[in-house]
Amino acid sequence: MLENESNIEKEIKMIPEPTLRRFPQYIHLLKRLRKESTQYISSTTIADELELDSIQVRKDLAITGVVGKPKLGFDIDELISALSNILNWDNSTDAFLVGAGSLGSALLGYKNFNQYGLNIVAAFDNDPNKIGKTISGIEVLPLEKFGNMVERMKVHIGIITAPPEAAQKIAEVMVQSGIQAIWNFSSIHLKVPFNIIVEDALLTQSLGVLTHTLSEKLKKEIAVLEKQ
Amino acid sequence: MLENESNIEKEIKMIPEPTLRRFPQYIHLLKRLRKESTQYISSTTIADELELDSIQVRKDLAITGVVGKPKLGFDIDELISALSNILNWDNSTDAFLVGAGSLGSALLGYKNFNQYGLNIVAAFDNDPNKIGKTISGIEVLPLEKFGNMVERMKVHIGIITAPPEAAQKIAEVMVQSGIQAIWNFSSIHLKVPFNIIVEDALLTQSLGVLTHTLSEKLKKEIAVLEKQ
DNA sequence: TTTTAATCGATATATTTGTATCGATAAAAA
DNA sequence: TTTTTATCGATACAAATATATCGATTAAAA
Ligand SMILES: NC(=O)c1ccc[n+]([C@@H]2O[C@H](COP(=O)([O-])OP(=O)(O)OC[C@H]3O[C@@H](n4cnc5c(N)ncnc54)[C@H](O)[C@@H]3O)[C@@H](O)[C@H]2O)c1
Ligand SMILES: NC(=O)c1ccc[n+]([C@@H]2O[C@H](COP(=O)([O-])OP(=O)(O)OC[C@H]3O[C@@H](n4cnc5c(N)ncnc54)[C@H](O)[C@@H]3O)[C@@H](O)[C@H]2O)c1
Repeated sequence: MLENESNIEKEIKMIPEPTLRRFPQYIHLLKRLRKESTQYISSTTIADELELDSIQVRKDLAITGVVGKPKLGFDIDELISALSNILNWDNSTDAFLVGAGSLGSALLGYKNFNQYGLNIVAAFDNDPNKIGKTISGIEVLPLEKFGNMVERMKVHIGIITAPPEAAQKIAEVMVQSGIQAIWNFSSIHLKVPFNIIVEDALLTQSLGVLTHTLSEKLKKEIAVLEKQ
Repeated sequence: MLENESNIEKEIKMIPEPTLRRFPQYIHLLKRLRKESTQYISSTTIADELELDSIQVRKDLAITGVVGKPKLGFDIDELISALSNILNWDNSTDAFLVGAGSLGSALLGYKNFNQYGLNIVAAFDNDPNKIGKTISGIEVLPLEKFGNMVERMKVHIGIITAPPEAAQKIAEVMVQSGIQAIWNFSSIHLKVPFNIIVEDALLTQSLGVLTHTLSEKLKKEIAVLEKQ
């Protein structure tokens, strides 16, 4: 009964987004370390490796329910499976991709997605030159077939790698077809019903931080030079 | 004198990172709206479009120094140029890319980067089959040439699209060569000197949020069904 | 066996980020 | 011209996130 109660608790208490976003980083690191046959790792070591605060690491890991041993740290395998389970990376979910251009092709060819809970099973495009071709073993189908295939194959994830102008319409087709979550690589903000999950892969956001920070750095360096 | 003082202020006061990360979104939206020849836009409209809070939008935009007009809102062109200036998107910075694989090729072929302050001028790889080939008009060079070329061309930005195992070594080559900022697409956390800027394009982080959120949603839906 | 020291994890505090309130302003309507 | 109203922007408040403190624990050293 108590067991049950705590399970419900776990489901209700949402994981803070910053924590959730650090989980993949932990998994990457832990998988790398496991190859070197380390068994235990301390929060301080993780913090060192990822340049985080060890207290923050401990707090993040507390969410997994994995308990650490004083003087040793955490069992790496336990952490990996707990984290993978939370992200649902311990089994892959099928996905359809729309927009078989250059970025789409890169995603279609990426072998590691199965480690990250994703399995791209079909690609769609509206360019007659692309339809019928095969990219990394995945056939490119006409967009018209999208709806039927989603229903037939019970696919939940849609990936948009089409140009921004087309993205909103594609999102609407996806929602209509029963897609529950959209991974959006276009730069526009998609408008979808509240119960549909949208996650943006914001490349230009990341680029913006880079270009801004760099320009501030260079400005400062010039200012220092001028003072001398 | 006062003018000068406020300029120093501006340089010293760092822009909050969440705000900075919203700037590209604003730019994307504003550029789209400008095409429709709208001149003014209110914070409430922006908030509506991007599903943000209008107060937050106003606070973000306040940082640009652009002042809005009551009852009308902000001048779109003014906002675009102020935001672009902060991100340094109003002139492009040259960049070198290392790892001319599928993701690298997608980046090399992406025409819009010049709108986002980036200009990829050369690509490097260590695969003899790739060296000498041309991708989207950019020649792939042997990694050995990296150092010299950076010095000669005074390039500040390095992009890593090589496998994770190679990424740290490549980062070290970049730092040695004088690269100041690294855009990292590999999943590992790069260790570089404190004064080098690293910005990670965390695709798997974004994917993790998606797969987790979807699995929670599906779990909840099943729980509801079972209760009936 | 006893001591030492690294680590965990609970609780408390600080910082950052987001949201609400409200008077001032100026465009548009009356 | 006067009134109305949408919006701005300053200030105050709330929530989320990060960091600090410290006793409890246990592996390893003495
Ligand atoms: N390539 C990059 O490096 C990069 C970087 C950042 C963002 N993006 C974004 O990712 C998306 C894809 O970029 P890309 O470089 O691969 O572009 P691309 O032009 O190479 O590919 C786009 C593909 O979408 C297809 N398409 C167009 N309209 C469609 C529609 N209505 N239905 C179905 N398919 C349609 C096109 O036929 C094409 O195959 C764009 O939104 C772009 O802004 C790309
Ligand atoms: N493709 C994707 O969709 C995707 C998604 C998420 C993350 N990533 C990451 O992006 C990176 C690139 O992925 P990809 O799919 O393009 O891989 P890829 O194998 O297609 O390309 C990697 C390229 O790097 C080159 N390379 C390898 N070692 C090198 C070295 N020491 N010096 C210079 N070049 C070297 C290879 O020759 C190859 O051309 C990887 O780190 C991957 O984990 C890719």
